[in-house]
Amino acid sequence: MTEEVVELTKALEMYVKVAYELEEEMGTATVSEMANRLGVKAPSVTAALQKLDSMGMVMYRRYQNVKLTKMGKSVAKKLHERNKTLMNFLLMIGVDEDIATTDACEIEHVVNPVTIEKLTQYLNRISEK
Amino acid sequence: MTEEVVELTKALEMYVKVAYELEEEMGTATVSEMANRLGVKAPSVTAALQKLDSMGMVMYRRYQNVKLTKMGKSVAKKLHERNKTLMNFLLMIGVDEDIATTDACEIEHVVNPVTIEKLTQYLNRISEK
DNA sequence: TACCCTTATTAGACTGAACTAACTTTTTTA
DNA sequence: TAAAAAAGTTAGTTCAGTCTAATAAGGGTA
Repeated sequence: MTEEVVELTKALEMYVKVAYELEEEMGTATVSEMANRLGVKAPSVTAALQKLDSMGMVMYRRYQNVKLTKMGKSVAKKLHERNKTLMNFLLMIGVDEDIATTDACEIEHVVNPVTIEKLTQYLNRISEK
Repeated sequence: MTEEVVELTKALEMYVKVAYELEEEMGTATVSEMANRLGVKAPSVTAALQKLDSMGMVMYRRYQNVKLTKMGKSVAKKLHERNKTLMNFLLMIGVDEDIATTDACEIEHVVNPVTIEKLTQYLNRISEK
């Protein structure tokens, strides 16, 4: 019973993240809205969803809306956690909102979880004082 | 007289960086040693060098060693600056050396220069106290 | 100096991620 | 409810970056 460890590329992580945001905001994620937010064309979304479905990250049937699986949700939540922590930090050191946003969105895909943990602890420490 | 602004991919930035390190350490960069350090095979290095030569980042002639151009050196130095700043910060918040190393090496390619500037200022501020 | 070994390059194939153009399905609306 | 519009998919191309296998160049040594 070994747990599947599925490694997503940065691009696929973005699709999962946006699908999650749309589910939260609108109840469901459509292909065109995902394309919109990601700045790609619809066929790229279709291809990504097919891949993510085969990986068990989303439930996807053609011409139908997308639903994240438990696994997909946990990936999205992890990304949001990281993003939040990074944003807190970047804004705290005086980075402008828009630069902080793009940087956090890049860094969240490459940073080690341990680093996020340490960063969280650090932020707690200095805010206590 | 518009200045050429050449955008390098993360992968190409890594080749420039390693070429620079080898020039510093050994006087010159060889294909095999670059391949070694980057964890890729020699043909990938050759391909990258051809591209970098055409972009004016290195002087490269087949079967001969590589020399960074002024532009290439400035890219490499910029990366090293960023790396140093990121390492300082990551170690300061208690991230292990090896994780800090890999994270800094990822982040240096995606982070906005302004963020690095702010981070530097922040580190100076807190070390003053 | 000719041969061998090491180093480097070329050729060709693959993968991931994007695109456009053409087609299909679904939804809207007249 | 049938036609038009919108949304989504498929097919095929491109590009970056990698690989392996085969070939070429250069340097050391018998």
